[in-house]
Amino acid sequence: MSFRSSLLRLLDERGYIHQATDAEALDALSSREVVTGYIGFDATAPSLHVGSLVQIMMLRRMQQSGHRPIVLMGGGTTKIGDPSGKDDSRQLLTHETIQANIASIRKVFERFLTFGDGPTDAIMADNAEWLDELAYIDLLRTVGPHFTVNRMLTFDSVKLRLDREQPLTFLEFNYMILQAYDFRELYLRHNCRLQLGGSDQWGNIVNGMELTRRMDGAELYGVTTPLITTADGAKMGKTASGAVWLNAEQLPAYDYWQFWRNTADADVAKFLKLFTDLPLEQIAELTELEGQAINEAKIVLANEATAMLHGRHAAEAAAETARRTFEEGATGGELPTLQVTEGSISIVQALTGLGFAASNGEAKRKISEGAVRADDVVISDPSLELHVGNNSVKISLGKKKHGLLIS
RNA sequence: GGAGAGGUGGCCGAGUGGUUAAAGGCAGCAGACUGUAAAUCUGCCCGCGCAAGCGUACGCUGGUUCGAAUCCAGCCCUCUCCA
Repeated sequence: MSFRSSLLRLLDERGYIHQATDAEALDALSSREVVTGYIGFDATAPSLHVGSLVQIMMLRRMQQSGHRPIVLMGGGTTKIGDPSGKDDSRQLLTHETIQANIASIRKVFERFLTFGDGPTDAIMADNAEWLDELAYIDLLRTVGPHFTVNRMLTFDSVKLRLDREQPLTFLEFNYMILQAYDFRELYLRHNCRLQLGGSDQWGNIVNGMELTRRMDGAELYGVTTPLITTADGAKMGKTASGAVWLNAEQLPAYDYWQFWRNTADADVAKFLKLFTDLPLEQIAELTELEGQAINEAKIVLANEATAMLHGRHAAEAAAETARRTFEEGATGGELPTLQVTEGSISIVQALTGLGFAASNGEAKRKISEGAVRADDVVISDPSLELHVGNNSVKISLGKKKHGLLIS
């Protein structure tokens, strides 16, 4: 399908579109006027992780093609908990925690979007603004008649729980209704006509469209992204050290850079299109590289993705550290460090102190497996004491984890 | 309210008195091979300890027993069917 609007063309050629409702009408609308579109984000943690990055990038693409993105923070819905994918009901968070999370998450969005009052400036909304003050009876009367339980029961998020004979509370059952309500509310408040989201949000998006059509007779649109999996089928977003958080406080820029550097060959082209602003021609050139040469493309990917989130300076520092660490076997400034005060430290303490091992036992096991090196010399004695003087000592676990002991 | 089934390590799931720190799978970590890739093979995978060993752990609290994840009692929670 070829689109006339720059918005849909951009989304299409870069691989963001999985499904769309009435793409033709949306195409026409967005070539004629500035479209406001939104994506909802959960506020369960102080940071989003790479799993949300496709969504964030879509909002960026909207802005790039002259439209207005809304970041909808789920300050209200997070109080309920999204039942999809989760086996168990989530622990309920307090209002204060949720608001603190939102403030923290906002910092990341400011790297990707321009906020302000202009026609295509992004805005951040919080559904607590309207959900918090809803009166229950009113809600039931206005929204309730437009949902049938029959249909709600067919939703994957609900069905999965029921099929596995796991509990789904009534609280959680309401999540989809409130999510639908959000779309309508944003339409009324901001003339928001488009909702984007992951493919698992399709049902919720359609619910919101239908609710608004029934109640207000307005035509809204939805577009979902494909579920971004790595080439081996796993959900993206895990590294050695856990989730790939976007906030620098949860994951340093160097680790973020490493995450992209370790992309599988088969994913490089896809990721360059989705997660960088590089022109498609340049991406095509990069991904023509084969064999070992494709590592060049991975470095570009890591540089661009890191620069977008943490700034060009941080990306260059990470790249330089990586180059010196991996290509020269030397050390670079961005490696994790551990301050040694006593002049010496046991190898086991060094490993746990750097976060490379979760316990002394694990550290010893890794030593006996021959995975641990100090200044590139394999350590076999778990009781070794390392003396740290004026020169720092490089500690390595495996090929990828490197850290410095400094005095 | 009644009847039945069930709650095991990050997840799934075996185990119905000692040989069980608990099979198997997934996820994860490491080694070999490579290109900081994938695939494959191998090892590891509760904590402390050099070790012998110790401490924790099978929903919670008690009990029976030399000995319990396993038996008994009470409680909490979940599912299914019935009302």
